[in-house]
Amino acid sequence: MGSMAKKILPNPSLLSGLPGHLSTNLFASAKQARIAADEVLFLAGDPGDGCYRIDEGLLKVMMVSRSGTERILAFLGEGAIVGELSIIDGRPRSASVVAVRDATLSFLSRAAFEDFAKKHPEVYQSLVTLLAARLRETDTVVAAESFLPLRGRVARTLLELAENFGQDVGAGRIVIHQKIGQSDLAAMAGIARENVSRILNDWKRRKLVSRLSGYYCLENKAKLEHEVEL
Amino acid sequence: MGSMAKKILPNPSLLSGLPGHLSTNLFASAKQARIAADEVLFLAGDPGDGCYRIDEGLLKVMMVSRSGTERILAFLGEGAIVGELSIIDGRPRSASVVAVRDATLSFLSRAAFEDFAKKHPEVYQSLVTLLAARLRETDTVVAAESFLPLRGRVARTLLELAENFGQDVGAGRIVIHQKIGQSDLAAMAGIARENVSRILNDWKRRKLVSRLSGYYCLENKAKLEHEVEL
DNA sequence: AACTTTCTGTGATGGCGGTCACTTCGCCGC
DNA sequence: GCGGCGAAGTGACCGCCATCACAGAAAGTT
Repeated sequence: MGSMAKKILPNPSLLSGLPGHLSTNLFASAKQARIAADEVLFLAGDPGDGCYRIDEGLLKVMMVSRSGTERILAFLGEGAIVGELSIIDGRPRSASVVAVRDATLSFLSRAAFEDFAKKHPEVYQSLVTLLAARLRETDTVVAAESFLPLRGRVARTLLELAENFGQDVGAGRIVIHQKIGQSDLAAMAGIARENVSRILNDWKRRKLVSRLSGYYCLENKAKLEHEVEL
Repeated sequence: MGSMAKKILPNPSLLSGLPGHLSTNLFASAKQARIAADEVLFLAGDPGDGCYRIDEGLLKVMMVSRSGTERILAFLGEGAIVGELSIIDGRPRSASVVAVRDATLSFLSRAAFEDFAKKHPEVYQSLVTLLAARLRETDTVVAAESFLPLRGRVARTLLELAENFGQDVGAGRIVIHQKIGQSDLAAMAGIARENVSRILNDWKRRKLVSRLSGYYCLENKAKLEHEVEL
């Protein structure tokens, strides 16, 4: 059992972890793997033979167009599971995963999973919950994509990051405790980086967000949420 | 067991049905419900207390912006399950569902599902498969959204419809056997109806698609697929 | 501290695609 | 067959946002 489990696992629904005991049992026999920042864990289209649990570090899930532009689907931190789809249906990776910071992972092969699942059918229930959460999230992304103007999408992106990596520092201020640049935000929102810059500056002036030693900070969550509504 | 089961259940992965025996057992005790064309089954945000299997008819799953524009996420026909998310996590409906044609449904309450699932944990496995398929599909939609120009998105939409409702009529021609209008296509692709019109006409000239007594027909699947690649 | 590299800010420009305003077509009911 | 009505075509316009092109700021690097 991990000796230094973080006290605050922020929003497990989006980090998409499994309930503690299950996770530890499932991954008991898993092989450890390390991956350095900027290295590729796998690419969309690769054959998928297993999934990973992130023990430490930060990964990003993304799709890359043939013209090279990248779209970030999610950042996943400690406790999250990545690559589940391939252990379920055995089909190729649906997205690419790259390490943002050095990370250590536990690899679980499809076979090992199926073994375990035979003995402990409860895992399926957890998996179902995990997938349901991801599906809901993805659906709202599609909705945002079709309905929201630029500022709305950026606001949504910030709020999502806050859910996952936010840490409240009093007076409703939330710091996003990951090194996220504007190009990351742009790739998450699916818009051009330059516009992220303009929008963010506007919001800085209006005291909706700020920057604290390299980290973005939501000064006024309510007003940001308001930007999402139309 | 349904006495008139269709011989060809087109692509179960997207219609997202359950394996036959399971489905029939699960829904054995389900209440039948009817819904007329254009009636609403439920709206996004409604509390969700169960799911439905479509026994007959056609529904569309969609999201509506406050400005009224609608985005169609999927058409679901016979055999498909709709509303699964709410039986899993009990949260409100993530999208709205409306009948396109008169339909008959089997309603399965959350409680009934959980009962059944306790005795037959295998359902979870099926559910997992179903959700995985939906997730993959949604992911490709996000990708299409971010990377493809208009024509690409329309092509994708047509191909998806062909997967679900297509019926091959020789020489690689595929007829989409549902009354789908261009505004439906537009709402599926997330673009303006006028552009669907322009694009479709262009393709008619170039013999990629045609219209057969009100139904769209893919004359040349390969070329359409080519339109999707950049 | 100088240098380099990578991020961030901002204006100018252009194009894709949405919106508006019609026309034309096809289909149903009488 | 003839009005009527919704769906489909088409042109003109126009705005949002991507792109290009730099200038400035930070953040590493030796």
